[in-house]
Amino acid sequence: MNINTETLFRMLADSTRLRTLMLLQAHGELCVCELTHALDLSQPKISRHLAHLRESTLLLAQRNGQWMYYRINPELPDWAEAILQHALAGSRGVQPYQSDQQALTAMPNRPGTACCA
Amino acid sequence: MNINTETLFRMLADSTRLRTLMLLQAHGELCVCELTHALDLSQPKISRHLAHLRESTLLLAQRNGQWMYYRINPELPDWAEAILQHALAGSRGVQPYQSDQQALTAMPNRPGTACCA
DNA sequence: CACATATATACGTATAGACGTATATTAACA
DNA sequence: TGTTAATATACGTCTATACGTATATATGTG
Repeated sequence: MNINTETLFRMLADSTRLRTLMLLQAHGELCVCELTHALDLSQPKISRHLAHLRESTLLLAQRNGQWMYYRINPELPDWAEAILQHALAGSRGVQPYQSDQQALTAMPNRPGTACCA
Repeated sequence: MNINTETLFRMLADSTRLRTLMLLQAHGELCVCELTHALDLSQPKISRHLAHLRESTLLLAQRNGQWMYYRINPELPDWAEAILQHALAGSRGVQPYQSDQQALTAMPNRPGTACCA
């Protein structure tokens, strides 16, 4: 992976993308509907930002049935991974990042969650 | 200091500001004319970006005679300092950051440099 | 004081990019 | 095959912000 600093920071400069990345950093892998619910934003808006993040190589996408799962590219250079982790540290306990996490875990009928025993 | 992640990343998202910060990170303290020379950009452009960086609390300014010296705010939160350091790591050996450093050290008549023995 | 140098700001313009809305695509399933 | 759910994209618009150019401010020096 050869993302550069300028591209990384342009991606992180938008609040929708930053919130998305913080959720993915904390939860590993999420589908579009989970992000839409947690961030309480329109689906096209989320999808467009996810497309940008994919094109910048920050995110990887994988289809699973009807859902598209996104995750942070595990092959980012060390300095980029470190920046994402420190960003998570800087947003811990801060709004709206904190309530985003809560909204995600409070989401009913999350796909991938076993719905029946 | 209570800069937030969104402000930090908006500041880092512009290439002039990022190049400026990388030079300051490597050299500690520089005046406007040194930055103008190293980055080879117009003086008003540099000054405007320095004003933004000052207003975001990322930089501190100090007048010394006819020169204004800028430096990275030493009271930034740990996560923000860490992000700046990893950004420097990510730009090491990469253009234009590498040649910026060379242009700075090659600058003749840098103020503060002893001109006479 | 006059003048030069260093730096900051003001102002109008141009543009990247975010947005809402509509629609296309893809998969699951009856 | 028709229908629904999940996701992606297209298109026109709007806004934040970067820019060039001109000018203001501050400092040093003769």
